[in-house]
Amino acid sequence: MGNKQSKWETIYSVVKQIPEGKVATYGQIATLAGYYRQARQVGYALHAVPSDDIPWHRVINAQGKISLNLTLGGAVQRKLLESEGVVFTAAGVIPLRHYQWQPTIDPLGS
DNA sequence: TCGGTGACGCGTT
DNA sequence: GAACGCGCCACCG
Repeated sequence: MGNKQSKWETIYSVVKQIPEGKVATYGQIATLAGYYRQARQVGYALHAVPSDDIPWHRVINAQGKISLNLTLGGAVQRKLLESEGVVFTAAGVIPLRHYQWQPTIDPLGS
């Protein structure tokens, strides 16, 4: 065993931790998984998601937009997010200020 | 074995 | 605030 997929499993593990109604960026996942500056691999890993247990739709780019083309599955991703309570702006952008997942602990504990 | 491509991000201009 | 270029690594032909 010890195949290269172990690397992707780490990425999947982080994605699974994204709570419902929240989103995370590719770079954020890469950093949390210990692969800073490897956001591309995160995208590629999600492209080959082997299980439905992985909330791949909660991962978007740093611009707060869906990277996938609407003809590929971006429409599906958007629908999944909307069903979780995520609201898109008129420009089709998700306000990360409000919906980005913050694994770090609240400094104010509010 | 080598080169090009890709669900991206960040710094600089 | 937007656009351009470079970096980083795995997969395909």
